Amino acid sequence: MAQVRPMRADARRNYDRLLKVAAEAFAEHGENASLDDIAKRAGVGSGTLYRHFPTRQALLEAAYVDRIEALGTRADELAKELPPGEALAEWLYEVCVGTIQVRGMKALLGSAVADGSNLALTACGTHMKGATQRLVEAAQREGTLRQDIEPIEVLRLAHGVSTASELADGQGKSIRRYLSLLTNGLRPAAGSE
Amino acid sequence: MAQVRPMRADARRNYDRLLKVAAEAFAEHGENASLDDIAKRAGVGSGTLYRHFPTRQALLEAAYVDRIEALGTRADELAKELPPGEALAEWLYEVCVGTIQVRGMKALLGSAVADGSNLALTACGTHMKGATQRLVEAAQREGTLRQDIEPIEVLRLAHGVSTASELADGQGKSIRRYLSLLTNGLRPAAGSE
DNA sequence: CGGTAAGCGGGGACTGTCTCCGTTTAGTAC
DNA sequence: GTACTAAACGGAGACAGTCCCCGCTTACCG
Repeated sequence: MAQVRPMRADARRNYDRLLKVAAEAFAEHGENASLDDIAKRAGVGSGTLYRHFPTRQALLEAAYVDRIEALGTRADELAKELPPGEALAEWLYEVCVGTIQVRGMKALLGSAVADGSNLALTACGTHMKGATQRLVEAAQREGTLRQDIEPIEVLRLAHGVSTASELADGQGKSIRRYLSLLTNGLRPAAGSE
Repeated sequence: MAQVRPMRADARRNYDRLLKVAAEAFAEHGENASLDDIAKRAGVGSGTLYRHFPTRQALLEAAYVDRIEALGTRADELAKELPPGEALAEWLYEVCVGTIQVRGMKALLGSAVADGSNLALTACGTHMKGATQRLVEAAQREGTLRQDIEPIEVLRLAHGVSTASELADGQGKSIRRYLSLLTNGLRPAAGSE
């Protein structure tokens, strides 16, 4: 999995600086932060940026992949601490908070769960889907979550909740409220319309 | 409300052409269609476009205001034909379909319900909010919709459903399904978490 | 028909994306 | 240390989009 030949020292240095600067820039200005500007702030030419990260998506993903991994870990922590239904609810809450508070994460998580996205199969998508699957299946076994729903659909709906919440106040104040409406609707109730 | 002095004939002509072309362009290429390109296709200079519509938002709104009005009318039709809860559900369905199928409407409806948006107070926002309010209040009186929710929140949540649905397949195939989960969660049930 | 204000439109400044290729340099072999 | 080479750099420049400015045109009124 490691490079056949390890990266040259200067390349590694630039790569890391770019990642650091990019994470800041995306968090501050959103997914459309100027790439040339990121290159400039990292003290490299734009050529260097585009060589390491051929697309905006690639940079976005690389910049936040550690955060995504942290969410994966967090899912397992919650699974140990809480009963399945609550663990899922709390985890989704944390996902939504991340989505809204870190401008730039929204686009990343969005395309990670989008059908047919090229990102759906890469690290971020895999982590998120794996974590969701564990929590969702546990909750379904427990019987607090309806059976007829796929893990990825839960993730998409949570993304929808983030969107609604963002419209409401720009911060995440209404996430809890909207998310509880969603989990309400996801209970294995009688009516399925 | 009419202009103090009616528009000059050529101005009127250009205005109308721009609107027509813009509606097509936004529907085809989404909200980020090139404005200079719209001007070109309408056979006018870009100066003319920017004079009539100072911002992208302004053009977007003008291009789709009639569609929005149609949704307002539709709300009242449904209110006559169906019991309040079902009328609301069906109307939201039609709103979501419009949001997804007409690329460009999503941005418009989104900023119409966004908190603090400059569009929130203009024609589109007013129409949408008025229609929602009538349906929501009727459903609440009927008792099929929980009391502790604002009309605009319903609209924002529906926008969230559109987003989720868009992630799922790009078309609107999952709208009905996701929307029914939402209405499930919006019933005046016992649990409120 | 002539005067004039309303309206036109495209040139151009600016910002951002992304590529190409001549130049620099880290790592290696001796 | 020195010399070599492939890897990496970086910024100039082509392109696309936004938006303004201002000299020119024309619809309308008397």
